[in-house]
Amino acid sequence: MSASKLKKSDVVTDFRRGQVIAAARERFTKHGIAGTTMDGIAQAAGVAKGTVYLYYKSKDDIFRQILDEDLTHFHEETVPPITGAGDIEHKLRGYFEGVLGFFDRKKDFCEHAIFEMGTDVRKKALQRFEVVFKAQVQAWTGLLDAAQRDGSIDPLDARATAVLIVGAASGMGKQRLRGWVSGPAEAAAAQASRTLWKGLAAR
Amino acid sequence: MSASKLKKSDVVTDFRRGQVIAAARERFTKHGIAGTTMDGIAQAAGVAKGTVYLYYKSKDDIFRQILDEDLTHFHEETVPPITGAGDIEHKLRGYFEGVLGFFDRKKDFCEHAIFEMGTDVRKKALQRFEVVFKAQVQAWTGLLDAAQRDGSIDPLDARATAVLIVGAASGMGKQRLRGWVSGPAEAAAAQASRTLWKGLAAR
Amino acid sequence: MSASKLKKSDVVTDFRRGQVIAAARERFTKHGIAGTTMDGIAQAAGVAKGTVYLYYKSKDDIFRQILDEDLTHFHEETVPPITGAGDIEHKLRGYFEGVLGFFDRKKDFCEHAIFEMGTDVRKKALQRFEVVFKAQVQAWTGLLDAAQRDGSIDPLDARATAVLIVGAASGMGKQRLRGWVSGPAEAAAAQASRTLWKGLAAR
Amino acid sequence: MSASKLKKSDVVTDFRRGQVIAAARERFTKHGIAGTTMDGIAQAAGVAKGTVYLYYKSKDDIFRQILDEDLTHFHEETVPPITGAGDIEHKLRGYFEGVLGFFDRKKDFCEHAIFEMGTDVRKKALQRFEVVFKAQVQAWTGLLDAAQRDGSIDPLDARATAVLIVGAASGMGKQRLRGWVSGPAEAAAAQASRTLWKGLAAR
DNA sequence: AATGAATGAGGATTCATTCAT
DNA sequence: CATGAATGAATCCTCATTCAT
Repeated sequence: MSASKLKKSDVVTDFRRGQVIAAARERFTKHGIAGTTMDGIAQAAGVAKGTVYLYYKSKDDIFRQILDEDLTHFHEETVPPITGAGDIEHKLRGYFEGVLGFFDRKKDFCEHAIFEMGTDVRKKALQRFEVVFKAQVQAWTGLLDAAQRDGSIDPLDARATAVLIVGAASGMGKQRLRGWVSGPAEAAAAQASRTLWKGLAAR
Repeated sequence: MSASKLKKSDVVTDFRRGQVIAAARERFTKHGIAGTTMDGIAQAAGVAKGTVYLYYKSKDDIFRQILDEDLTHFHEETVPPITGAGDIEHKLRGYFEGVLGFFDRKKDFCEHAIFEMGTDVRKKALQRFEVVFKAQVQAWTGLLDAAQRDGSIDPLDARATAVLIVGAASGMGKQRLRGWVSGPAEAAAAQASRTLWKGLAAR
Repeated sequence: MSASKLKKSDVVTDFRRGQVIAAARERFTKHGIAGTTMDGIAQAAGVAKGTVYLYYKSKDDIFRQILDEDLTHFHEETVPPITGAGDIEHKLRGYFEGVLGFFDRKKDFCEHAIFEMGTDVRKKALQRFEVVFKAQVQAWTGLLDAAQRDGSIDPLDARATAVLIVGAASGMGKQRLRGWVSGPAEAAAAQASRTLWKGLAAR
Repeated sequence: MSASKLKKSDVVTDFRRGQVIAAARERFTKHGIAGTTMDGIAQAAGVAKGTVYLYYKSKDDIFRQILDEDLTHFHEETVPPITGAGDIEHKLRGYFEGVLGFFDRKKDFCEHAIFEMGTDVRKKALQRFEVVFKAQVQAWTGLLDAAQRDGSIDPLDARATAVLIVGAASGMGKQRLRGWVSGPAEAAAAQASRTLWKGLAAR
């Protein structure tokens, strides 16, 4: 009984939190962070302003929550393709698909994230971003080092090349989310990874 | 004589405007746009709040001025290397140096630019960014098409590849300005352009 | 039931709006429009500054509201006495009572109204005043014309005389509201209308 | 020599003061008092802002100066016609011509005067206005009392009637300066004084 | 005497957060 | 739990006044 009751309230809680997060994500994306008001979030969520505060203790809290979710997804979708099984050519492709796909889906929320907010929150957020990007660079660096050793790619500066790959993926992703480039993410990923692979592969 | 008098007040005006812009750039970069106050700018510039308004009529005005300056520089430093004389390998290198050098110098001001401000100002700013990026993509597309025709590079989707190159440059630039990567821009540019050129060149 | 709930919040809203208007009227009257601050209004209303903005969206908005109310009253209290039933002598008296009574009650708020505020708002306000005064002049002109035709008054320039009557009433009202003249409005109205009637009536 | 020098600088001083006053009068009339800035006055006067402060020590000071001038004129043009020689009918006419003529010439400056400015300045200004109006009322009251005694007018409340006359004149003047009524001041004065005289005169 | 750049106090408005119902 | 009215700190901007040249 009490278990089912608890469960019921948990369900409500999850539902409300989801409502708020979804509404906030929409507003942040559409109006920027500074441009989003708690009134706006509450309205978009279809609840009263006070209700929002029942589930999140501040605007920053909501923001951090979204950032967390997205960064976790970003990490999950982009690092495993590098460290998983397969040859580099496929990994390159999988990685590009992960990155471009992520940006296609998340639109620009994450970007807003980085550059607004008070210095303190921002520092935290940037650190989290840094972690993910560095994980990607790290993964690529290890992979390229190994590949160099086994002769499957030409000699190169592994870390610098890792930065190139990660930069290319995020740079292309950014162009896509701004709508400056269109077309399926898969094709873009295929083209990019093909060119890069040719640039890396031992002749 | 009268010319020199005129010049004197012009010099003062230029000096003040420079003071304010420099201070504003610093604050915008350090605290984000929303987080920067006119008081803060004035203080950083070492003048009274009212003085700032003698030279710029609003916070937005200051912001637009910086954006304008930086975008103009960005354009000048990144498009000519592509359209100028020389073979693609050198152009790749010149381009990467232009982009990475720009980000190294400007730090992240421009980036803030894109994601804050009221929807309207932001739209304008994004359009200006779009122009520069599209000019870069266009220039690369034209170049790659010509190179394909004369057989100096392998067949490829010129536009998609242009997006890759532009994305790689800006993606790497971003990592650098966040301080996630260090080392001289020249070395990074050299490595990136070498790999890309190998990926493009006809065998 | 639900009606009563609705009514409750409406009652609160009306109460607050009334509080604010009353406070604003007092401050405007005491300090002039430019001299009145939102802080002052809030304080006089016994609420926080932000609360004022919950009910009126700007200082101008408050001002317009008061102006509207007062002009509506002024119109209602001064035009019907002219156009209603009765002979001219009584109408004169009723009219003077309406005008003088209005000024006695409203004190000088309306007057402030006309001469402050930005040129634009002011133009609007003056137009509204004009409407009321012209309605009064119009009503008197019609009445005097008819009276001339039926011989109850001597021949005269009906419009010029209407301007005299309206001017006399408002001019007297102004002296009263400044406190330069005291005594009951009725007596003043009686005296003025008697003299004017004697000046108009056919011998 | 020194006398001529002094005179010369006096001439300059008078000229400058006149320039400033004229410019200020124009701005006050066009934009209201609160809406007029020292920058605006200086610009309209064709001098630098600092120069204005050489001749008047504050905005209030300028304002008071204009008010003084106008009130002095108003007094001179409206009280002597009452106290001078002649019969009441002519005095009525002279008085109305004085008042209406004044308003026609000064347009609405004086009116602005009364209702803006800080409480203190305003109190002073209102007191000065009061003096003039009361002088007019006083003069009329005396005149009407005398006339009652010599039987040239019917018995009446002299003071109340004086208020009527003064109110009528200023009320008509106001309508004229707002542009709600047009036509020569003389005709309006003639009509008004004729009607009032008929209302007053012994039969 | 004339200038106009510099100042900073002052005021309107916004919005995150709280709390009584 | 939910509400939304109330709060007031924070911020942009204006403009009267001063003062060095």
